[in-house]
Amino acid sequence: MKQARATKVAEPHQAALEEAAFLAAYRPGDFARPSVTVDVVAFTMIDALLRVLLVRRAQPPFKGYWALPGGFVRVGDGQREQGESLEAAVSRELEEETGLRPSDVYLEQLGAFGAPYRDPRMRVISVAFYALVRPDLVARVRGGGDANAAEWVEPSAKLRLAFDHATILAAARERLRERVRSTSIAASLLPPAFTIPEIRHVYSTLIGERQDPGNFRRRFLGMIDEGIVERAPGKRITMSKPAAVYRFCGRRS
Amino acid sequence: MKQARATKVAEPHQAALEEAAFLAAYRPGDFARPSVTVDVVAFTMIDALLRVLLVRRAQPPFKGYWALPGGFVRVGDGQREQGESLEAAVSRELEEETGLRPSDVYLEQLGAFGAPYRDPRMRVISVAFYALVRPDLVARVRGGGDANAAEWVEPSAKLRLAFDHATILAAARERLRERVRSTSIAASLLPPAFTIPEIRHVYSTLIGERQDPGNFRRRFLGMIDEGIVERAPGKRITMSKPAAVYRFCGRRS
DNA sequence: TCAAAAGTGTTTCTCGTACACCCATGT
DNA sequence: ACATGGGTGTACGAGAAACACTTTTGA
Repeated sequence: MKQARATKVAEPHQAALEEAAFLAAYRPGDFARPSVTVDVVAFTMIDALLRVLLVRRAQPPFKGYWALPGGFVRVGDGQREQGESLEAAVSRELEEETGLRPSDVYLEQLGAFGAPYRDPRMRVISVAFYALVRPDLVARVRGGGDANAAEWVEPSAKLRLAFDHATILAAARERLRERVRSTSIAASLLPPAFTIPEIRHVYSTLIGERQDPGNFRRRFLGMIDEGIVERAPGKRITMSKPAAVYRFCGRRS
Repeated sequence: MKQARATKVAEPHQAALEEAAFLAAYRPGDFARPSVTVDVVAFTMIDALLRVLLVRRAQPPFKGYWALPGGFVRVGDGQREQGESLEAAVSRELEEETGLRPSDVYLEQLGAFGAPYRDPRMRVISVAFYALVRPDLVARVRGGGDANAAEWVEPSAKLRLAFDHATILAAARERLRERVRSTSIAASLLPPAFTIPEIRHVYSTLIGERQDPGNFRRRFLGMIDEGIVERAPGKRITMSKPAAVYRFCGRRS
């Protein structure tokens, strides 16, 4: 330890040279490696209901079951090329399934799920993300036309999910509940312009309990003072009684 | 899709047989796989200061730098043997470094850190955990005697950490702050018996701001009503004025 | 004219915060 | 006796919750 420190102080170059030499001579050992995938739990609101993006498995492990979209992380083959980041991998998968640009969705890592035997074929460690998709952008998802296409499904305990995807979905649902309470994440589940009743409905859906119209309104209006949200130009939408329209600051489209 | 459903309903056996046949015939493809490691950010309190368990690297990648304890996840070599879980891997690493039994520490997953080039040798995806170690159990950590031994170090921005371990440490620190506010996680950083000033000090250290003695006391006493904590048998400890001793319910040792 | 949902106001209660003060001990 | 820090009391303000009430539409 003393020696290491002395080396660094007295001859900084030598340490760097030693590192470079080590790397040049490095040959990877023969440790068994797991497959690593990314899975995405993508949520959106359709018809005032929370939906998850799922795929029907057409191939044998859990054939016919629903599964989360996902795929292998592309890793390079050595020091020179190490491949894509986890975020890049999940963005790529999401774009393949939905056509959505990464900049259009809120994306956050849930964690790693790596229990042995979660995939009967081989050891697979999956890094799960959850995504929030604005309902005005879901159009690009291909309909149930061809097989293997993703669909927006209502999450339900009765869904038969492949692998440990039920666990991952539950974790995503729980994380969502936490985040809704502490951040203004609900923005990612709303169209650019929305009314107070609409955002209230998103909150109550995510949290799972009724929100008092009056109290919710007061809290929401507080967000205007904080500059998080602003009144959208005079227009209104009708339902029973016309409601004022708002939007999150910075959004125009 | 229709066919899959029909198969399941009409001939449940056949689906199972098909799955089994697929598995028996399955041969893993030739996707490049990353190395997967677990790293642990272990915290404890020593001399009223927060400490992290770190190891001095003796070998070239970042030789002489501090690093988080960690190691490869042992994965099996196929369907039959898929190796250990992530939790088992990190528990094993922690026990190797500290001698602590998994049941003695609080352990929670932080997330996966998998940016390319975070390890110059090869693509490594690391699943990080953080651990809380009760200060009355830290004795088992080997002293700074032999090289390669872990040490309890005060976390500081000046520490030179290997790889992206500074990022992981920061994430752990942040997560800890969140959890302290919302759960009674501080229990895992306290000896079996403690005084109110002691637990108050843990809170203020973790949160990073002074806690009002009177207000903290009131909140703490609320935890007694909730059955989280209880008065320890009459004994007291002296410092300036003797303080009452408490313990978390269910702990005896 | 009635039901339904937007929007407003009011009251109450709880909690966090700030801060003044008393009490027991070591030096 | 006095400084230190444990332990107690109190007063204020912000925010949550409950709920009654007015307004504006469609049917």
